[in-house]
Parts: sequence; C-alpha cells; structure tokens
Amino acid sequence: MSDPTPNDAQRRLIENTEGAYLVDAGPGTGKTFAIARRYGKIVDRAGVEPDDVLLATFTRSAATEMKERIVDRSAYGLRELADAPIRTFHSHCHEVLREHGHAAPTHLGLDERITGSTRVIDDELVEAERFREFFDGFRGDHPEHADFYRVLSEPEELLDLIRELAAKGVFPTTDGWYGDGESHLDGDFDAFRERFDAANRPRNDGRKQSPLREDLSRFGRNRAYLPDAPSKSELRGGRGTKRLDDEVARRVFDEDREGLRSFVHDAYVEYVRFALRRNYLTFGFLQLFAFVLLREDPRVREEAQFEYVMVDEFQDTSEIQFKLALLLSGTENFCAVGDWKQSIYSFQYADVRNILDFEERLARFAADLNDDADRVSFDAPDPTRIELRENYRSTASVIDLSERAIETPATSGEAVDAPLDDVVELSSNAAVDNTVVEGIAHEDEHEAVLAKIQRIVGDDDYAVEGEDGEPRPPEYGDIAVFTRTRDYGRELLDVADEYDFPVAYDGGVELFRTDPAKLLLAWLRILESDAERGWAVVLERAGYAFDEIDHALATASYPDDAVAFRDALRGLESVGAVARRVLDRYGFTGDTADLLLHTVQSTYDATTVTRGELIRFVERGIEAGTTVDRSANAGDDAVTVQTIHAAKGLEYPIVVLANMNDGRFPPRTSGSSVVEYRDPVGLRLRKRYSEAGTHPHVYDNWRYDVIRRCLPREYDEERRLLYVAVSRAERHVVFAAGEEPNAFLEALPVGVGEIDPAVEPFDRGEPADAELPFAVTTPEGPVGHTPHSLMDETVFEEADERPEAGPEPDSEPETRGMDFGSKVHDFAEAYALDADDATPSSDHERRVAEFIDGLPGELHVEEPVTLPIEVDGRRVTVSGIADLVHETADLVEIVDYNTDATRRAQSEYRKQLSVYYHVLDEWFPDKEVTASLFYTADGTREPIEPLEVAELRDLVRAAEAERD
DNA sequence: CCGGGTGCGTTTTTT
DNA sequence: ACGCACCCGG
Repeated sequence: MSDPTPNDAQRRLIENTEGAYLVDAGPGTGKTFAIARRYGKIVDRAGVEPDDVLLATFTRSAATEMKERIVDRSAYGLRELADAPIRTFHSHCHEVLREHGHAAPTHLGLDERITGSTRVIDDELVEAERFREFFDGFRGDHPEHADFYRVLSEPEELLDLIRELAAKGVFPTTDGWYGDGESHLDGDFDAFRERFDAANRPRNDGRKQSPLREDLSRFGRNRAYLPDAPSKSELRGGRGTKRLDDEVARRVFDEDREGLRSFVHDAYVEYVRFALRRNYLTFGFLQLFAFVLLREDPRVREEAQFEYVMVDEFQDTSEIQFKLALLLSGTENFCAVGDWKQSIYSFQYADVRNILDFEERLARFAADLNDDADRVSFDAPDPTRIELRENYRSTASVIDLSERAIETPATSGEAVDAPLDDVVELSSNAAVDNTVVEGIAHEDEHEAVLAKIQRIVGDDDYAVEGEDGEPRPPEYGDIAVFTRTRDYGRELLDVADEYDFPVAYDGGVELFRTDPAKLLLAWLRILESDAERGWAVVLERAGYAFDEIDHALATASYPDDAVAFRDALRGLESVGAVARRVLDRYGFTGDTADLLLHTVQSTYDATTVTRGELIRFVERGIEAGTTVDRSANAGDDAVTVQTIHAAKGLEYPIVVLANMNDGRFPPRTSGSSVVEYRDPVGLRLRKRYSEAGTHPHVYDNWRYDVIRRCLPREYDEERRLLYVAVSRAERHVVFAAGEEPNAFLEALPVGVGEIDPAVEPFDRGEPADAELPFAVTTPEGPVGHTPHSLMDETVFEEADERPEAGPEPDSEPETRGMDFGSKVHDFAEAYALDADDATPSSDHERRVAEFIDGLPGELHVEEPVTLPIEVDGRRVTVSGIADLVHETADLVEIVDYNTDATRRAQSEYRKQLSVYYHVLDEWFPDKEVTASLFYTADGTREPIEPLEVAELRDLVRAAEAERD
C-alpha cells in the first residue's frame, strides 16, 4: 500500500500534467496511486472535465480499480465517473465507432456500414466458428488461391495472421492496402541484411563458423525443396568454410510473394466484409476501424481528441494502440506509464519496443500520422522520463532477487545484453527484511510443494506483516503458487484434493475434455447416425467390458435402456434439451456440467443449432483444448494457484514459484502459423508451399529456412515472466523443481535443498464435498440479460423500506429488505438440498420448510437457466438462476419465493418466472409446466400466468433502452 | 576446439 | 517440426 503522501518521483508525475511523459513504473512503486492522483489533479482544475481526459487501461478490472482509486483522490464521485473515458482501448474504440463509426468502412472502399446493432464478438470460439464459415465460402468463390488452401492445415492460421496484421496497423482496402501497409508486407531488406550479417559473423576470431552457418547444418533434412533451391554445400560452402556468402542475403530475401500477398489480401478484405454483413466486429476490427476513421475524418478526429491522454501498462500496447493513443491526443499532453520488464503479452501482440524505443517511436509514428495532413500535434516531441524507484511492496532481498532474475540467462551459455542498462534499480520501503529465498527439489514435485507450504504455515521464520504492521506467522491465504502452465496448476490441484488441502484455482479449464462433454458428444453422434464412436463411449461408461462392446458394435445390438433413452432424445426438438437430458442421465449436475450448458447455449442459439454443428463444435473444442474461465472462491483461507500471467498486477506475502524444471522454460518457437508477418522480412510463407499446376506436391520453403535463422531469438520474455513472478512477492520466495532444476534456478543465488514430500492430510471434520473447490463464472451470451434486468427494482426497494405489517413474535428486530429476502432464499436452497442441515429461524423460513417438505416428486434447486430470444434480428439471452423446480411424472413446476407480504411485487416476479417457464417448457416437452409464486409471509402459493415470448421481447427492448 | 550427428521435450491469455 | 544439450570423432 502506498503512503498517502507521494514521494518525489510520484509528485513529479502528479504535478507535471502538461507535455509528454514516459514513466518507468516498476512493480510495487505506487503507480496506480500516482495515476489516480494525477487524474484527480487534472480534473479538479477549473474548466477541465473528466470528458477531457482519456485514461486507457488493458483490462476492464483495471479500469474499474482506477475509477475507484480516483474517487478517493478527486472531487468526483463514482456516479459522475461512470461514463468517463477511463476504459480499455477496445471499449473506447467501440465508443468512438458507436458515435461516429457509421461510414468508417467507406475509407477502406467498403460499401457496408457499421450500425447501431453491430455487435462485438468477445468470444474466441464464436469468432473462430464464424471465420470457418467465412473461409468455406471464400474457398468456393476464389479457386485462384487453391495453392494456399493446401498449405493451411486450419483456417484459424489465417485468422491468426489477420489478427496480427490488424494489431500492427496493416489493413486491406478493396483495391489494395491501406496507407503504407504494402511496404510493411514487403519487409525492409537493409534491416534484414543487418541481422543476416550479425548472424553470419564467424566466432572466435574467425576460427569457428558463424552461428548462422552452424544452424544450417541440418539444412534440407527431411525436406523437399523446389528445384531452384541450392544444395546444402552450395549454400554453406564446403567443409572448413566459416560463413555464408553475402549474396545469400539478397537471394533469400527476394522471393516472389505476389500470389501469397494477393491471397492474404483477398481473404482479409473479404473477411472484413463478411463480418460487416453479418453485423459483427471482432476486437481487432474495433481498433482497425477506429484508427482508419480517426485518421481519415478530420471532423471526427477533432471531436474525439482529448486534452489529456494517459496510458497505463504501456508495455502491453500493440503498435496500433500506440498510434490510436496519438490520434486521440489533441495536445502534446501524453503520458505513458509502464515497465518494460513486465511485458509478457507478446502473444497478444504487445510490442515491448513501444516502451523500450518510446522516444524514437513517438517521433516516427507522429511523423507518419502527419505525412499528408496535420493530424496530431507532436511536432518535435521531447518526452520527459520519470522513474519511480521506491518500492512499497517488497523487501530489499526480494527486489534484489527480481533484479537478478531479469538478467539471468534462460539457457546455459546465453549472453544477456541490452536493454539491461535500462533496469531502474528500486529501493525497498520495508522496515523489516526477514526474507527467506530458497529452492526445493524432489521428484514428487506436487507433494513437495504442498508439504513445503504446510511447513511454512505457522512458522515464525516466514513471518509476514499483519494488519497492525507487526510480524505474524503466515496462513494459507498468504501464499500463492505460480506456474507457467495451466496443466501444472491443474495437476497440483488434483494432488491437493487427495489431501483435502486448502487450494483455490484461478484460470481456464479445458471444458471439452471433461467427461460430461465427451458423453454429450457421444450421444449426439448416436442421434445423428447411430455412430459406433458414440456407442462405444456410452457402453464403456455403462461399465461394459471391451469384448462385450465389440460384440455390441458388431451386431448393433445395444442395451434396452440405452436404446429407449436414444429414442426419447430423438423426440426432443432442440439440442439444448438434448444436452440437458444427457447431463441429467449421468448425474452431471455440478459446475462443469453447468459450464458446458452455458457455453453451448451462449455460443449457439440452442434452439436452432443443428446436431451436426454442435458435434463439430465439441470436436473442435476437444482438439483445440479450448478453455473456459473458472474463478476461485474468495474469502477462504486457501493457497492461491494461478499462472504467472494471471498473477500479473497482484501481490502476495509469500510466492512459491513451482515447475522450475529443466526444459520447462523453453524458448518460444517462432510462430505457429504457416503464413507469417515478421519484422523486418514482411509477409512470408513459413514452410510449405506448392507451385500451381506444374508441381502438384508440397515443398518446403528453403528461403524461409535460412531467413528464420537470422531473426532474433527471444528469451527475453521468458526472463520477464520470471521477473513478474518474483516481483509479486512481498516477503518470501520459494522455488520448486522436480528432479532437474532449470537454468534459471541454477543461475540464481538460491540454495536448492532436499525436502521430505510427506503431506499431512487435512481432516476437515466432514466428508469432502462433491462440489468442486471453485465457483463458475457464468459466461454471458452475445448480449446478456438477467431476469432482474427486466424487472422494475423500485417496487422492491419500496417494499424493503416498509415496516412489516403485523408483529413477528419470534423473529429478531425486523431488518427487512434485500438481506432478509436473500436470507430466506439462502435458507430455502440449503433446506431443499439437505433438509437435515438447515434449521428454520423465522416464521418465513418455517413456512418455506413446510412447503418444501410437502412437495411431491424430484426437486431441482438453484438451476441455471438461459433463454435465447430473438430481438430485432439479434439474438440475446436472458440467464438466471431458478430457485426451485419440482418435477413429477407428468408435471413440472417452477417456484419463486416472495418475502414481500403486500404482494405488490407479483407482476415483477411474473416476468422472472416467465423466463424460467419458457426454458423449462423446452426442456420438458412431454410434461405440463407451470409457474407459481410462494408467499413466505402466509405460506400460500399462487399460480402465475407466464408472459408470452413476444412480451418478454418488449421487456428486453425496454431494459436496453433504459440501459443506454 | 570445432563440426556434425542424435535424442529429448514440447505454452502463456486479454479485449 | 524444431531448438537445444550432449556426445563423439577429427
């Protein structure tokens, strides 16, 4: 926590609001505090409003946090800042397009328009689906690019390239490329030659061959090059040669890429058109169109420009975002705050050079933007550097460790050089430095980590700072385990579960590789074609032996109950209902099943998607290992497990950096895609290509085999990852490895000790809950609503303020209102789930208990429900939790509890119940579905006549009008 | 010391 | 497929 009095450097940042600044803000230096103060200072000035200041962040949560901090530091309240431009680049671009974007596509020569109903696809799965659909059509319409279809194994490789080009500011127009995009695609030979020469210098005073020649020792192995390719010895020279001939650089760089460029251009521009016609934009296209619009339209630019622009986490900006920030600056009051050492998002197109070469890029980008018009006011920018050097988070020992980490070789023999001169040394503010830094290694790594944590907890040697500033022994909640990979985190979680160890996992889960997803896929395949692949899974799950399964498949004779179930599924109209039934059959009622249903329903309109589409969706999900987010329960005294990426921006008293194993910090393999855009060599086909007609086979690209060996090999981001991990720690750092510690751990001043991996199992008093140790964050649909957003909440607020009419003999002094209502709901849930465990504590609760006891049939409690509705050609979803559903042989009733004695809320509850009614009606086509309200004040239950879908549609429209 | 051959292990996630 | 460590022969 920062001291409320800023230090000198912070004060310089806060008080100097005019002009351009680059702020080097290392971990724990009170960056957010200083930015909030600076913002407050600017807007508290007469004549300056929040609308005059753009504060760009990278995540929505960072924007929210920033607003909260600003409220503490300025005359403005949260309400006044609600619509202030403190937001992510993406949401700001969305805003600009919403206001001025209608005709933005015309600047690329496109006739399509961005309309008020153009949606932003924020789900990668959905975008990939759409792209596939686009590409199928494109392929059919453009036979002239057939060679390249053969090259791509997945359409997504092309989508990746398009995303990258958009992030770098390379856009297509209908008849070419926007601005100087084409020169970027060609590449820069002089810059390439520099790299070629650097890689081609012999070593050891000419006694040893150049690294480039050495790298090419496997040139041509297992490859078939086109006939124009040189032989290995032709390329490298004979034995004893120390370097490649200089001419190779030219020969390799000059390659006919006309066909490739025209393929990428056509696909790119047609995809943009496809998206506009389908009325959607991707994250990348938001920035693309905002940039083009701001660059081309002086009127819009003038209206959209700010007096002050601040960008947080500048090390995470992409090239296009840097340029957007400049275009949005109406003055030179531009402030970039970041830390190059924490740039770990290159895969998300973050370009660390934005901050490392800030001055050069600022001047160059500004000049580019002003090349043919006066667009931005950075004439001769001379930004001032401010360095925040005081660290309020960590002890001196931890800071020292992190600074060593940023200069530690990632592999043995790696020479670490620039830009390490730029490490701004931090000083610690911690009073006591009792830091322990140690390493542990054991082949049972997961157990060793847990055992170590168990020993740390309560041990005074690892004391942390208590609320009162005094040292206290550590608790589980003080400790975070960081891993490089999700997989490792999941493994650790599994082992922890065996011991009932208190851990919480934050991150993504490979949803489609879970049992519920696999069984759903199996039944869909059975429905579609009685597929053996489906039956085999179902029979195996049912416990049949392999030879029995073989026999069943061979004779197509299946168990009666399974056949009956299949026939019942066939009677269902929507795949949403099928999914529901399949999950019910296997008792998959937990978080994973819910997550699966939500994912299916928010990706597709579950009432209209075909089985075939859903089958392909799940298959691809399995193949790609698609992940869906899951978040940890807050509040428990539990160890946090997360990836280093997820931990960025957080801090913990004690950090365990696990998985420091040999080979676990591997170098990034250069690009995963076949078609690459790389600095400085432009657009290239990375490997295979074929020649039209004359050469039907697929060949390797020999030129690129040479080129890629001249491109820089980046370990830098690995090192930065290590830096980020260590610098999260306030007090203590423990490294953990399996048998073989990696180069980082060996090179750091850390003693690695043996450890006994015996973990003491936890006795939690009661049997482990069947529920998973994390909560599910419900993904919203393309446009998400809740039943509550359709309701008029003021009715309830009035009810809350009204005192209860009659005396309640046995309840506590009446504190009615939301708390009371949700308490009754909570009780009802607990009681319906496990009647033994919940005791009613008021008359309302007693009546609920009695009611639940008297219900016939099967109870479904807190059921997640999603209703897709088409509104004005858009698909929106209304998702909520139904309190209680009870199901008998021929009846299904949905019940909501109403604690409001006066019944004034009835019409509002009717809206909510109607949403649930329509979903259940779909789920249970063979049963009569009804909806009722249970009045907890008198124990009566009244049936509710559900609203028609058309009426719900009107409510959605009204809610959206309200929201805007 | 140098160069060539072989064997091993092999992602991260936000808008 | 690919970068790297390691081994071996000159």
